[in-house]
Amino acid sequence: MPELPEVEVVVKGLRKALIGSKILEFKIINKNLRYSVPFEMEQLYIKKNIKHVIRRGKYGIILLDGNKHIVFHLGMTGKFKISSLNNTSLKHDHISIKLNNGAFLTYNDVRKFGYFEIINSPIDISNFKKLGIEPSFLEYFENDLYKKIKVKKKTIKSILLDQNFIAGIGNIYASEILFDAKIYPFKKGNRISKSSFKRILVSTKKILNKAILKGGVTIKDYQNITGDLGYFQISLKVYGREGLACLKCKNLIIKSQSGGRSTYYCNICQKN
DNA sequence: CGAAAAACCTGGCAGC
DNA sequence: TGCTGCCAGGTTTTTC
Repeated sequence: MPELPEVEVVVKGLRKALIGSKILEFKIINKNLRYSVPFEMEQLYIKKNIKHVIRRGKYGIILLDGNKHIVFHLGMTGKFKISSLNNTSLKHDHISIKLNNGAFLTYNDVRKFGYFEIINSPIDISNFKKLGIEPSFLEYFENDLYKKIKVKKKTIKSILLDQNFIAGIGNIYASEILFDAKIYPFKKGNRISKSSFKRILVSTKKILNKAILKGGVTIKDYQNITGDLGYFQISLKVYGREGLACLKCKNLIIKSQSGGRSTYYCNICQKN
């Protein structure tokens, strides 16, 4: 589900709701997420103050007093809810955190691809999970990244999905970025020209920033922190528009399937 | 070795 | 109404 913009929106929501409050109870309702939720979490975070919430790639980190912090990944369907009631009986609620301001923070995840883990200070954020460059810093790494891409035989689409290359791009925005940059998604990395590559980096920043400003994309499962479903729906230009007219040239948008993943593109506009 | 496909899990929806 | 098969925004593991 959530790519960088959606995680950023969630993290901003968590900052508003959590910073300055204290954890009174950390309850694991169901530990069976992608990885087993560490049982120590139930004791570890009691009476800790929440100092900050940060994002790296598609990961969120809740920073607490002391040197033990919370890492989360939303997988495909993970979401947080803030409520004044301890309504943890809802289906697919897996973790419930009681705060000293009377609120409950609940983690809900239908498909259970998300997970939680403990991280110790000091946190090396630039090497966190060996993730690639944050999109907001791309311009400083253009030459580095171009050197790397020049030896890759993978398609540019799958390179963009590689979290250790650039962090945070997922399947929706990969299609959107390549449409914006006018790049054929199945072009191999080693055949991308320098000027094409520059356009990809510019489009990456542009598309992701725009998505953050609009509050992220909502197709089915994504919810922001307040639980409002998709009240800011960003407009997608190619993703999900199979058979519809390209917004630039009226040619029909193509959907291509491989490895259980869809790629949408215009074969007139995306020839570079 | 790198690249492609399968696996993890659940729900929604189209088609019969 | 009910069953089957396919699809879904992520990432790791397995296979080629």
